[in-house]
Amino acid sequence: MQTATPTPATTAAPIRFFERAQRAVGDESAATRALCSTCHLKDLCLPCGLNGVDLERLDGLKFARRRVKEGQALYHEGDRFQFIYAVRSGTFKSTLNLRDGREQVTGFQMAGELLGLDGLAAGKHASSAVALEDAEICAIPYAHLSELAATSAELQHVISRLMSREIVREHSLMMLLGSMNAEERLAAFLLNISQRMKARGYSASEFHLRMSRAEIGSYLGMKLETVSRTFSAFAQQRLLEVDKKHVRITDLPGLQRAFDLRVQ
Amino acid sequence: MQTATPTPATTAAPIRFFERAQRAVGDESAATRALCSTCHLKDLCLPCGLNGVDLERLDGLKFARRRVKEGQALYHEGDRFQFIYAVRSGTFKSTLNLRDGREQVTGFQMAGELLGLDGLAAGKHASSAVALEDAEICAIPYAHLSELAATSAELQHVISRLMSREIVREHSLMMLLGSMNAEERLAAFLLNISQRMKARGYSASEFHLRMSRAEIGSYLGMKLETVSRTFSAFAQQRLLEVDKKHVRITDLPGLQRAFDLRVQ
DNA sequence: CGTGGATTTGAGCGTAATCAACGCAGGTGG
DNA sequence: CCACCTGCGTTGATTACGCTCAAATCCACG
Repeated sequence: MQTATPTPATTAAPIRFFERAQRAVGDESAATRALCSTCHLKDLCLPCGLNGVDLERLDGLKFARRRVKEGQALYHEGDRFQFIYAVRSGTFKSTLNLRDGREQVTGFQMAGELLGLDGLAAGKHASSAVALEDAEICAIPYAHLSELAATSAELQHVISRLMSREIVREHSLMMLLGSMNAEERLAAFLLNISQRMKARGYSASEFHLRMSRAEIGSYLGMKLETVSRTFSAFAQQRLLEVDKKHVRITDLPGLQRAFDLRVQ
Repeated sequence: MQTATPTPATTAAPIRFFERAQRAVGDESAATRALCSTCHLKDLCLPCGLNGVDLERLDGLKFARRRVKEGQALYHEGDRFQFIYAVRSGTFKSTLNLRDGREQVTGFQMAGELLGLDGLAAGKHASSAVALEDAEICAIPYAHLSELAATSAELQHVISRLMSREIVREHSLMMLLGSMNAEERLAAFLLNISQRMKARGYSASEFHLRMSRAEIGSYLGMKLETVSRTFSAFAQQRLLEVDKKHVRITDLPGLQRAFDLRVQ
């Protein structure tokens, strides 16, 4: 399990050096010149809420697209903060390193979601981001983005809103970790994934989890065995069918009942 | 205990109506015309990192100071987002309401810290803020602040950094809730309070907690009895002396050892 | 085909939750 | 002034949920 071993196996993959080099010089050299206004994710991602002049202005943003292989890190805890990353495809996990070598997962990011906002605070990334499957991202130079934001109050507002959304998201996670039991946590997690899949045009009731039981457990504050057991319990209650990473929710209202015993 | 009863006893205090009225009209009418550049909190608060022209520009910001009595809410979950609040004196708690009437504490705010940033995401506050003692705040109209930010990249950057700091703060709290036991949690909490007291010119080793055992427990994801027991355990280990809300840390390194068993 | 990683399941245990009782301080009213 | 009440904190006894340790299975991959 990658979380126990101190080797950089999954967090850096075989081609770590190449990846680092790519990060350093590849930013301007991408063949694809990407435009936000024509991106199929524009309603989920950075441009969300913008239109007309402001959206066009966003096209002035120069950024590179980059592929990230499964297991590769987009950035590591402590790396200098330079880019905001937008996920184009694939799934990422954000993690903090614990002193004892274990990792704490602080979030999962899907297409259209932003990564790296935690780096603003201190100019260094406070967490690491690792691809859970082959992925593609846009690397947006923060300096450039904030220049652009200075010319558009709307864009500025959008960025602030996205950061605020992150704060709110973490609030609910705190609620989850602070006051829910294992079943409620996993139900909340699955319902959240379900919603996000739906928002991306995928089925809300049937999907592949990209993360391992251990990663789900770390995120939800429980051990992998408990995650597995809770999946089995849900299956036995006929709330869902589960086969490893494949999940089919068969009783959405039931799952919601399991969840909102507590939550507003 | 206020968290169990559905009555608005502590969260709204006897003069709730007055407070609401005050909030609606009192914003412009404050006698004190406050300036950030001369505020004794300028190194902790919004102006942190600004100087020269940018700091002067911040003085263009029109905002009201307001007193908030113990138990009064600055805003409630669901209230329209209009202001960012800066704590001038006193302590606040931020809370989410759970469906069953209980509350989840998501943070404690002291002098120089900002409140209300979670409201940007949806234009409505996602949490409530309640004074734990008589307090004074600056209510900064967000619309006005963002206007001003449009004229200064530096100010813009400061605001983003403050939001990012909030995200990072919540990351560590997630780590705490996700992977620490009762002793580690309380130790982390006390060390954090200690640091923040120190940064405000108070003693780092001796202070009054403004929050109840139940509120600490809610924040740390444990029951009030466990908080109490853990305090007693620390006292027995001669790490600190405790008498109700008064705490004196007698072995700071020892407390840190109790804490950083896990954390980086 | 063998190996290693991921998942599931079981058994026993430990930590923190629950339930309960008590002490103390502050406020209220007779 | 004292009896009473209420809120908060502490402590004890018991319980339960999730953790730990362990073993078996499944699957991908070399």
